[in-house]
Amino acid sequence: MYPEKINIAIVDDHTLFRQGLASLLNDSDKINVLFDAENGQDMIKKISQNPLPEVILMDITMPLMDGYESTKWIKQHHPEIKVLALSMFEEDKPIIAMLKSGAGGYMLKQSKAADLIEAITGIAQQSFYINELVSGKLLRNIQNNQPLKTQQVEINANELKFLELCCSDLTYKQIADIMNLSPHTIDNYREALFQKFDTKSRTGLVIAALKQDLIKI
Amino acid sequence: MYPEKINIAIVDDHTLFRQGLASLLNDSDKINVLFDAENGQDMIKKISQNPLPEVILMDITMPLMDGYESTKWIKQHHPEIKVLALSMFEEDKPIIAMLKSGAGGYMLKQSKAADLIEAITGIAQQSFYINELVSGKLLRNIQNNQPLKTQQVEINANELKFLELCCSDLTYKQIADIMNLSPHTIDNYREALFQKFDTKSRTGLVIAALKQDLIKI
DNA sequence: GTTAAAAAAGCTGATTACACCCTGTTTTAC
DNA sequence: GTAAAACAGGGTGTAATCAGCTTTTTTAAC
Repeated sequence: MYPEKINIAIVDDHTLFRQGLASLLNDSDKINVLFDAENGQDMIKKISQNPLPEVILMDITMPLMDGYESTKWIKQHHPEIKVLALSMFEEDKPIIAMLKSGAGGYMLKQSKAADLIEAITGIAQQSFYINELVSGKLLRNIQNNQPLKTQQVEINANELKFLELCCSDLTYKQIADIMNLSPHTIDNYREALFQKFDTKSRTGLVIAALKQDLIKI
Repeated sequence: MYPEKINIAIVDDHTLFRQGLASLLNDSDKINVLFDAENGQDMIKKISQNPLPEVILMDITMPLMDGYESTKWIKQHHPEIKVLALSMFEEDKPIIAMLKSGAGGYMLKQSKAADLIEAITGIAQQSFYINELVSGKLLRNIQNNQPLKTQQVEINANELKFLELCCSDLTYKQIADIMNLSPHTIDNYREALFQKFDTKSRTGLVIAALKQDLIKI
């Protein structure tokens, strides 16, 4: 009566989630979990040791090799495998980035099991699946058509050091002393960074650097 | 041969994780999952509708009623129930905060199923369980004995608005215009906040406010 | 209701650091 | 040798910082 079960793999660094999900999906008569892996590197190893899955459920944030890289690797070496991204985050950026990396769909971990199974069967047949919760955001993003990531700014070690020292009450003169540079050189650094970050004040500089994860506080 | 299974409940807003974990744990001959809930409010409802569990696996970040509040409620209304916090984060703050709220242990979602079952049985018998990964951090924190949160600074709505506007290239004059206040009043705000945050510059102010989670960027 | 105390808002003026300029030197790479 | 980069000096206008003070509003006591 039923067609063949869909063979899948699960890649997620949270062991409890990974194994729990495998247990849950194996209870279904539509899904068969071939193997699971705790990051992209582990996945690459296990793909060579197991039959190829039809669908891979892919977490995004993982150590060693994250979901973006892993998905790209899949699409390069086994383009017939469909990737369904699975994440906690409902933000635009990771969703779009995963789809750009080659994922055929995106599910939230808040989803119900039945919806996930529907997504897996959907993606297996049609190569893509976008659920409603996410599609609204997608549409908005595509319509706005604004570049997703403010293009990463290239900075060197000295500029980074300067940025870190900027996150304080230190005056530029004091920063110059700490970095063993002339205050005028610091001026040059500042102006260069103002241009790069499109800002006009030290505060704006710090905020921009923080937003781009260049510095931490 | 085996003793009675341990009755537990799972509280987590990620449906897939919750149900997957339930499926996984129900496969064990030591654990019986009585019910699950997607947040603290749901948990309170279901506790009244089900037999009392011995142990509750509790996520921290949840909508409507988070892990801290939920654990406090448990300890107030059913102090005999042990709470095992379950989270992705290995940071000090949430761990300590959950233990303070009354949790008897803390497990990372990166853990293995066997470790979780060990933790559950451990906490059921001894009322607490701290795994090694986390205990190192705990010890460090206790040894350092530094206050976990720099004592919260009290600020009013206007000061908060001002702080938010400070995170920009806007000059104080422009901020005064936006807030419909005299630039001199802005001076007063700034000076008051400089004192509260023990800083001397706009940059220091923004950094301090960010550190205290008063503003987001 | 009056009134004193406290808090918030507003003002003046002086000093300092920041933002921005142009120019020149040293270092590095090809 | 030349070009690019990093570094450095001098100088200017503006915004930020800071101290001290007055006025208005709020709070609370009487």
